[in-house]
Amino acid sequence: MKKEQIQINVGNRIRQLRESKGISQQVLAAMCNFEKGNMSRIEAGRTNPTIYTLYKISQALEVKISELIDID
Amino acid sequence: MKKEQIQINVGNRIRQLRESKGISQQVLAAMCNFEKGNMSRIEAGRTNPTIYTLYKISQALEVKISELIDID
DNA sequence: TAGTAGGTTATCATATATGACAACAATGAA
DNA sequence: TTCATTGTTGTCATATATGATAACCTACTA
Repeated sequence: MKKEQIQINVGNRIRQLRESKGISQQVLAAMCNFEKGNMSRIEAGRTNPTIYTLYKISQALEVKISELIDID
Repeated sequence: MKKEQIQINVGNRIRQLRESKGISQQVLAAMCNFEKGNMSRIEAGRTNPTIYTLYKISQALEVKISELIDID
């Protein structure tokens, strides 16, 4: 799978989980200590996040990191 | 959990899976298209890998990405 | 001994993730 | 309309991941 596809899959999964919790990018980003613009980029799959960034997001969403990346 | 601890956990998990397959860092790195020194850094937890780097390693190890990061 | 394999570590250049900021668009409410 | 909210996008500086190279160490083997 291409790098871009990985990023898009992860971004979509984060968006799905965020929306299921009914919170905005703004709020989720703040919980992770960064700005909404950066969260938008991650959800759009326009960046290749590090494991620690995904960890922070998973903590904010109250899920395991592995739930953000259920891809083969 | 601190960033460093995440990195160490992931590194340990990669090492465990690599050794269970009986291959060297050299070989695993080559399968991922990079050098053994870089794999050593990752296994030692001295870097904060991106999701795509973990994806390449997971493919080489024939496991899902989520198996590399079974941490809360 | 010398040579090989496996692993570690330092260093370098380059690419890019991170984080902040601002401008913008779309939506909905007052 | 005006205003606030939400999300997108571009840009910037800084930090750091990536990938390559080389030196080094240990253990093993010829």
